[in-house]
Amino acid sequence: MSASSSHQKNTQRERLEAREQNILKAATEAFSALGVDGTTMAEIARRADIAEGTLYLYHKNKQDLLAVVVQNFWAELTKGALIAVDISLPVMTQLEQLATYHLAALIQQSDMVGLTYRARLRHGEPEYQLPKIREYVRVFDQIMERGINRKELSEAIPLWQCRDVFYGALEYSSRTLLLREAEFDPSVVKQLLAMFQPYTIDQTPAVMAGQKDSSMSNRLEKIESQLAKLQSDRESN
Amino acid sequence: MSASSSHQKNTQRERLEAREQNILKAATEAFSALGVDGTTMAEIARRADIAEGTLYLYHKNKQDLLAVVVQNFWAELTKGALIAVDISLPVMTQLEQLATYHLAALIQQSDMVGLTYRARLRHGEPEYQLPKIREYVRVFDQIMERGINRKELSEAIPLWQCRDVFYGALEYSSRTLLLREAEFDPSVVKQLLAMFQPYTIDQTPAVMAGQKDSSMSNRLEKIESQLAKLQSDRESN
DNA sequence: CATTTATTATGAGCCTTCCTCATTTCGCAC
DNA sequence: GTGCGAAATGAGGAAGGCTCATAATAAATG
Repeated sequence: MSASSSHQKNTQRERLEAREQNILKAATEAFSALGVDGTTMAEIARRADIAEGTLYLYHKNKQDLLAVVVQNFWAELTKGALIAVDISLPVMTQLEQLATYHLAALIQQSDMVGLTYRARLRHGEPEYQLPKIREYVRVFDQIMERGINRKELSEAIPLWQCRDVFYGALEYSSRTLLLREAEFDPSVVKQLLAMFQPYTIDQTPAVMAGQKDSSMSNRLEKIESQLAKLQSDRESN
Repeated sequence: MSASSSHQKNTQRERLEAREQNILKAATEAFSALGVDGTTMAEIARRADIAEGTLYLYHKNKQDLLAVVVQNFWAELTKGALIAVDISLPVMTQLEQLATYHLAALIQQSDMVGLTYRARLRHGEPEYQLPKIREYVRVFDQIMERGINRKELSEAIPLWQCRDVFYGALEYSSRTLLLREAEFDPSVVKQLLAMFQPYTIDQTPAVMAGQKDSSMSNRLEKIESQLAKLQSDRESN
């Protein structure tokens, strides 16, 4: 063993990085356990084993530190979601996986939902979306896009409205479950997905789908795609 | 005119009531405009034209005052919702009225959503639902119950899950619309209601209903609302 | 009307918390 | 060891929430 490697932290850069992580961990735990108002900068400093003033070398102020904590949470969630979703399966199954993962996460780390609302409040901007949340939401969008490309979903599907239904319903459901001190409930996911059913395109061969009036279905599909094109053209202007 | 009636405020009770209302108004406006953290008790006192200490004769502390402001908001919203919904119409129409009213209110008074999240955070209880919000939510429940009684909705409908989808989707949609600096969008309501279609019991005679395919019906409805939106947008430009 | 009693209002000041900054400590090259 | 730049510290300023001794006002009483 060389003398240099016997040091616990080799370079200064590494020590700073470690300290940054320490602060993040301390702040996350404190905010989660005590809430934003219940957490003092002194308490975070104590947990991170540094002086109060040192905090301000790493983060401009309390609000900024909170934002970093929340952003980190959503970044981690994005990683987990990408693992939870298997893109080789049908998109409705992917949606089910994402919904299950999302709902479970919201229940397990319910404090983070409240912290997220707090982190959004920047005194300057009137409304602001945290970048890491945008990234997380894109997981949903990508699934939907895949669905359209694979012809598993109608092109006419109103993407952003579905997104709001999806995430809005799951957040409210998680609160309801917590309020009742209930566990994760798979029926919530099932029911939500059932509501997206009208937008799916049946994958069964035409022979099996005989009962349907295929000519009407075809005409509808044509109209839907034309409409979708019109709308996307408008939005790009 | 008797001497007593010439006094602006007759009894002490009335004066106190008026002052209470003054405080409520001042606090509501201050919280809305400046946010919870941006509002000082001194500012509220100034707006209500009383001394800072007087505030504490009416409300235990800042958090308590915020809760009163928020509760008052939801109580007023409940009044408006009961007026907006016409119980003589089909329940799906009632739901449309409620959704329209709710979405418009969230957009118009978006500050209140944030304040509501803040008011929920009581240091004692881990999670807490404000009573006036429960009352407001009951408006939805009552419509659904009516629907079941009138056989317009399936008895198998999962009430609380529908509630979460309904309010969750509308809240998220309102945020999306605000983020894009867009106006109220009726297609949001249309689309949301379309997702409840599977739970409805068709009221048309069986003879007429024979041909219909509910998924096609949904898609048609969808197209109609999108077309309507496109047209109205074109007209306004 | 005068006096007493009860109720309501006030704001100076205490305490806590966020944040700054003058000072000290540390890591490292020479 | 010495010197220098980077990093860390914690005392103190500033601001806001809240209390409480005091004052003003209204009600009750004789």
